[in-house]
Amino acid sequence: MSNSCEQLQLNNQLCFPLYAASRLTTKMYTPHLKPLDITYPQYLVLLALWQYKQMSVKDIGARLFLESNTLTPLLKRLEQKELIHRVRSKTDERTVMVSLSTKGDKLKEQAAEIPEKILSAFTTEDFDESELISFRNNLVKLLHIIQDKTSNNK
Amino acid sequence: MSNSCEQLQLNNQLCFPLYAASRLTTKMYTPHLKPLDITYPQYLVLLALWQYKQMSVKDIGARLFLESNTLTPLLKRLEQKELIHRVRSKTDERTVMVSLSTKGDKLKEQAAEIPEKILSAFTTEDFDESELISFRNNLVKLLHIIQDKTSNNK
DNA sequence: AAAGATTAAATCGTGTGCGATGCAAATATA
DNA sequence: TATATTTGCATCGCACACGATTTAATCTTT
Repeated sequence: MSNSCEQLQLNNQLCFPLYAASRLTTKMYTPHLKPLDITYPQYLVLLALWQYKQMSVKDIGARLFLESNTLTPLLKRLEQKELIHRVRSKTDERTVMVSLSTKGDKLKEQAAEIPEKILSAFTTEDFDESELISFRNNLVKLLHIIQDKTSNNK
Repeated sequence: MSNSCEQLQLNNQLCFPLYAASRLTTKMYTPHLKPLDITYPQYLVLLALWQYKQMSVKDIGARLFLESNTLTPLLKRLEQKELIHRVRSKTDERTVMVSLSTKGDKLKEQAAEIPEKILSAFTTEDFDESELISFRNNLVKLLHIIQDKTSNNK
């Protein structure tokens, strides 16, 4: 069915588009996030906190597939902006609990309109909402497969 | 059909998975690229050069959606590894032409087996090759849409 | 031909990502 | 209980990404 050349093409046309699409979508957020003075990864952390109120660094990492080497500096920046609190847990001194400050909680309202603005940019005459949903389902399925593969290496 | 809440979910479950999948797929390359002493972005540049032999920094940027602020340091590292040559063009002193060294050209053979290894990790019982092709087509279509949106901002 | 606009690289500063390592607290094991 | 292991976070170093600016070369316009 498929020769080696096609496989090479398929692979390169799969991983590279993921890399490119990720960077370009992140760039689409910038004009909306800049007024809030946050970056896209910082926005992802806040999205998680707006949902769960309080999370450990480990919890946040599990959700975003990141570890403390990336998160600790990022969280310190959010703390400097006075959007979050970082408090070491009393029951387990190893874990640091992250929670929203009043300012960070209020930012949720300002950020509320971002997702619909981004989504509207995706839905065009070439890509309606049902196609987008099916694509997302496959993307998430792929993500789970990769997740298993990479976690096996640990 | 779709209320605001669903839209928020769809959006967050589209952009974030792109971000996560991109990082995890890049991580999948690492064990294969480390023996060659190159990173994934460096590998992408070499893929382009293996195909076109000689490209300007601008050409490479157009292909990878990157600009000189990212490429110049990256290309200098590839030059330090003696994989490429960087020569300022005689006909247009503004452009820098990038070409493969003998060492860089030979690396192509060592890298030849990487794509099939990566691809085999994607094709599982949950995701056969035809599904993967259809997913890739949608991903590329999405990439073009984003590309138009982001280039309009310039 | 001279002045202005555009273009291609380079540079700078900031913010991620991430492998590797360090460290202290908690848990497991002997 | 003492020791070994694991866990959660922090730190370090390096390599991207990218907005903003600079510089020199080329092109445009007059």
